[in-house]
Amino acid sequence: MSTIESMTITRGQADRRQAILEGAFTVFARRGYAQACVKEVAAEAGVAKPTVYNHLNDKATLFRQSVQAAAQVVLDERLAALEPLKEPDDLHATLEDVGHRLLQLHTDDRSCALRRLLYAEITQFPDLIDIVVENGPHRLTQALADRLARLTLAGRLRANDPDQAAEQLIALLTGPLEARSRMGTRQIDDAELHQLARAAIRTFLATFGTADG
Amino acid sequence: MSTIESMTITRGQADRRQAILEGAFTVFARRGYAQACVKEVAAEAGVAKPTVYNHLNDKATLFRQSVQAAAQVVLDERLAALEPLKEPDDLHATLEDVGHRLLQLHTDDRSCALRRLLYAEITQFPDLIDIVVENGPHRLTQALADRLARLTLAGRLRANDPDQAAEQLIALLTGPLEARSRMGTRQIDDAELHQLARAAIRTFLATFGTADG
DNA sequence: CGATGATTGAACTCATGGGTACAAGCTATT
DNA sequence: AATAGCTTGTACCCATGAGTTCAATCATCG
Repeated sequence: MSTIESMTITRGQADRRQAILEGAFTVFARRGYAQACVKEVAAEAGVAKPTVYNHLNDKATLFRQSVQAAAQVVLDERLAALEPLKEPDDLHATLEDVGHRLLQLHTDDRSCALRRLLYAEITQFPDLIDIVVENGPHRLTQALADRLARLTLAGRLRANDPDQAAEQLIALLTGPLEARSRMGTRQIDDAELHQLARAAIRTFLATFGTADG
Repeated sequence: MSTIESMTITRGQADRRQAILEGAFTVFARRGYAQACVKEVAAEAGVAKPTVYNHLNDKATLFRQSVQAAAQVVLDERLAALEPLKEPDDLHATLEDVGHRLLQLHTDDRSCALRRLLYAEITQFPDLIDIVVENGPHRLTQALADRLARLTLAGRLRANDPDQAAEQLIALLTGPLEARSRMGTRQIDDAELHQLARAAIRTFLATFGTADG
């Protein structure tokens, strides 16, 4: 079938492009933008240097595309982590679980590398702000605010300003990480993440909780 | 007097070194480490390129020293901002004022540039962690925890774990900034900083406050 | 005034790395 | 089998910038 074969062709090309973008992100994460060389990206992706330039115009687009792809993955993971808040049985326990999951995602290698890269190159690539930041933290806060609003309507929370509540919950969760992880260079073990999540939820519920969990 | 004159000599040399370090930080903040060139640093400091190499061995030490100097300034400013907590009259109002001051310092140009530079180059300069992070955020949290502990002993707060309380207070204050300032690229007006400080202190006191302010 | 030492500008060396050219090989459609 | 399009390795061009050298200049001190 020509359709299947053409599928395999385009699949093969798409796979190659995908491999290049993933290799590029790996190398950029390891070295930073300026120190990363395209030769190393090609090696990481298992292709030749001219092939890289065949798929992406230049180093800058290579960077933009790879960062954008990584950001998409990271955002999807976080949005998925909010799912349990749709039908929480034990609200306190569910909040702790979701918080813990968010902390795990926040501290994983890809996420830390992405954050470092954005901070590093945001002045050189200001267009990444719109592409990544607006579609990243902002949409996560929005999605969380939606959940908190529903829970408030159901009488299980007192978050009259759900946007602010979501903002503060995320701050309570991830804020302490920056110092503790020494800017993402130290791994934090799971027990410590649990502690942080419990402490964050305790403070959050002291302000926004109701009598019945 | 030879002492005075030798003072002026060393003063002159020290001033030149100081000018070079400040110019270096300005240029590094503007371009990032790799994109910054020593020629531009020399121009910013108003000296010739060989003079830079006469005071600092190479570009790496130039970077380390300039970042370290900037971090010292930033830390001192923040520690000074905690002073009002020593003898608070109206505790709620004092906390809001201190919080607001911390937010102002957190969003000023030098502070944002320093944060970006650290995130950017921390993998290339891992020794900066010990020099800067330990003496920066960590010592601020410690100093704040000291204040909260005193206030708890005086019966004006209920921060039985002052380290955690300090950590969460700083998180409530500065966490929302990252998203709102779009990683330090957007200026936030003072009214918005006031709002953020008020919201943070409200949540903080809901957990750690007592009946009598 | 003369000497010592820092400063200056300009030219230079050298390594790095982005990006391209080209010839040879591989793959898939006809 | 044959043609067309990617891919590959290698070699190359060229811009950038770190770090140095050197002769000339300036400031400071005895």
